[in-house]
Amino acid sequence: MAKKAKKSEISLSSPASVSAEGSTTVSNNKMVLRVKSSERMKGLTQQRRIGEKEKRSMSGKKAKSKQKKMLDSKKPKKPPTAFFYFLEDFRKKFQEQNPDVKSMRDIGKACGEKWKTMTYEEKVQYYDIATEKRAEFDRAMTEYNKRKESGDDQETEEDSEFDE
DNA sequence: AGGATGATTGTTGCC
DNA sequence: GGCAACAATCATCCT
Repeated sequence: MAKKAKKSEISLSSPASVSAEGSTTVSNNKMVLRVKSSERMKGLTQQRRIGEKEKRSMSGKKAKSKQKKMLDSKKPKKPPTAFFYFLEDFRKKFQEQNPDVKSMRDIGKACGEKWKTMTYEEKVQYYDIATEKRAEFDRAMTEYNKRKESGDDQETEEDSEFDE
């Protein structure tokens, strides 16, 4: 059934192009990875702007405890950014080299610092993942959106607590 | 004991 | 154009 074979324009500049040895070409290339959003953005809106008053505290704390138990929910959450993927990798390495280090706060700082030092070529790899992930997220959102409109199943189950 | 927070950057949608 | 808020993670802090 008419699968949307549309690949969108996710084709972000390939690392090969960037490589170009260029030392200064980096600025020229800049980040050409721009995922073109479509109508799906509308759906995203509802997810966003939950408690503007509470700021992220509300979503942050709530999500923390809840998501901790239930990773999988019905609603697609924001996909991690390239930095987060880098963090994932960096964290393992960092803990290996610095077993004494504690929470992510310290790692995040180190990570951010290093991230800035990374070149586009290095970052592009993670960007690629993030971009692809976004595409998947995009698809998930569409499906979720569709189901919602179609099924109208809104079970108002904000939290289905599965007994563990 | 358990909830909450803190820190990192990126992405994204609205005004 | 810019901002506000959220994305994961985990040790630590506060109640």
